[in-house]
Amino acid sequence: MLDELDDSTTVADSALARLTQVILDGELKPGAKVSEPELARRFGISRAPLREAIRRLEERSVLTRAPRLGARVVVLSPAKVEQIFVVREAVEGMIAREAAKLITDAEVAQLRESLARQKARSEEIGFSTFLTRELDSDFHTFIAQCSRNEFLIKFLCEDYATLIGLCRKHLRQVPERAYRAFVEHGRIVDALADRDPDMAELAMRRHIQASRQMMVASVQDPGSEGGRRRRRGTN
Amino acid sequence: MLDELDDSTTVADSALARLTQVILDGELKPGAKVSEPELARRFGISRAPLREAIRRLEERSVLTRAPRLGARVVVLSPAKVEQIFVVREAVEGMIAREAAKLITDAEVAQLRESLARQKARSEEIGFSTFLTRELDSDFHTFIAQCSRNEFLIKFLCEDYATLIGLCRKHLRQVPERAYRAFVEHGRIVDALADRDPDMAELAMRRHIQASRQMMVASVQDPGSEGGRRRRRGTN
DNA sequence: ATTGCAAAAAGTGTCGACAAAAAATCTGCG
DNA sequence: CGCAGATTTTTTGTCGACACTTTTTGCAAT
Repeated sequence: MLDELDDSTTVADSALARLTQVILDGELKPGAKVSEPELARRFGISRAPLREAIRRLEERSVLTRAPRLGARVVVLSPAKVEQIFVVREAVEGMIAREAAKLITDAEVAQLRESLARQKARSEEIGFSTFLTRELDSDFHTFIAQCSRNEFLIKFLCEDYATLIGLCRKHLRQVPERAYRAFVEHGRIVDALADRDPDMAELAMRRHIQASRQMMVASVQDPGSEGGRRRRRGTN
Repeated sequence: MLDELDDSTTVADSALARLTQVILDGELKPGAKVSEPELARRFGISRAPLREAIRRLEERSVLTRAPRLGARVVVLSPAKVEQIFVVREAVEGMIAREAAKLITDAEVAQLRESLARQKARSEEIGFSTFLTRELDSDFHTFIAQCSRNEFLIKFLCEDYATLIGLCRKHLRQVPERAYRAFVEHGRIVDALADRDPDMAELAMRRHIQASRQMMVASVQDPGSEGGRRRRRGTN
């Protein structure tokens, strides 16, 4: 659905989208070299627009580059994932605070409706980690929009979106966490409905802290996928 | 002094630095068109590395771009400046919190020493806005380093540094504010010395809130430079 | 004189090419 | 057989060129 050649969009812009997708899909794994000739051939474009896309992902901390050595996909050690969650806690906490000041009744209703749908669906088929994971991103994005702060929105939805997507791969969701996340989302919406900035920020921060702690636990107890079990991380 | 051809750095990297400086110096004013041919000629480089630098500043929200229309320096309306301060409050608050957990005795001593020097200097020549403005940036950067969080550091010292620099031009510093900022810095250092994360975050947030409110006031009461006096802000 | 349209100029987006550096390969020696 | 050095190959960084858009200029008609 994104394949159509839109004149209003540039090759460099679509290269950014495609490269982002390649990374999120795991085709380019963490630490892998981002070869300009190879990707240019693959995308059927020249290196100039590709390089612009690479520079942008570099600016987003998704790629790391050393002059003359090329770019590589960032390697998210457990320590780095924790640091990213700390940033999220700060920014999304403020997002919730600002949203509580400016959210409309209609938006509160939309959030409530979304939660209700999720609850109904979950009572049918159980709290699947897949469902929660999909909706979680929408939930956070929606609240960001409610903050009416273009810089907070840009940060969460553009700058950090890819990085957060990479972090999610480290999060081995367990069903219990899916249910807890649902409950926490409810608390956040309640605080927003009350137009209580302090409570909204606190609820959001606790929510993200809980995600982080779950992540830390899953790293220490590797199981299904992507478990690098070498080294325990001394720094 | 920056003209020497350093082999370890690329033309694109120095183009980023030079373009940043041009914008911060006000040679390219907010809203001004960023002409690729003109800047390329001025920097003595081709458009390719210049475009990479432009894309990076775009990613940092310093430039805004529309496809086929080119890039322009962001216009920081009072509303946008406030939004940026909100982001700063969130991120720097968390920086202070994390720094309080991890700061060393030596670093606390360095901060205290810096404040003492500033106090001594100010008792000689008074609290100049220039002195405070210069040291303020160092103060915040230093504490960011103490957070030991590379993403928080990168955010404040790279991503947002230029944008914050642009915001500073909107801040018409008054001597009273310079003194108050000094006092607030002292409170932050006290909290860091106590290893009190809650207090450190609170003190930092209050400090940035105070800066923001001073900015809002100076916008409503235009004096020397760049005073947009339309609208009082209804939200 | 002003408005509308057409032609020219300038600018952006993209490409291919080249030099220098880094990586890979091959070779010779211990 | 392994390792160090030299050579080839690949890749990065940069440049100039071209097509297509946008903008500006010029001209004519109402």
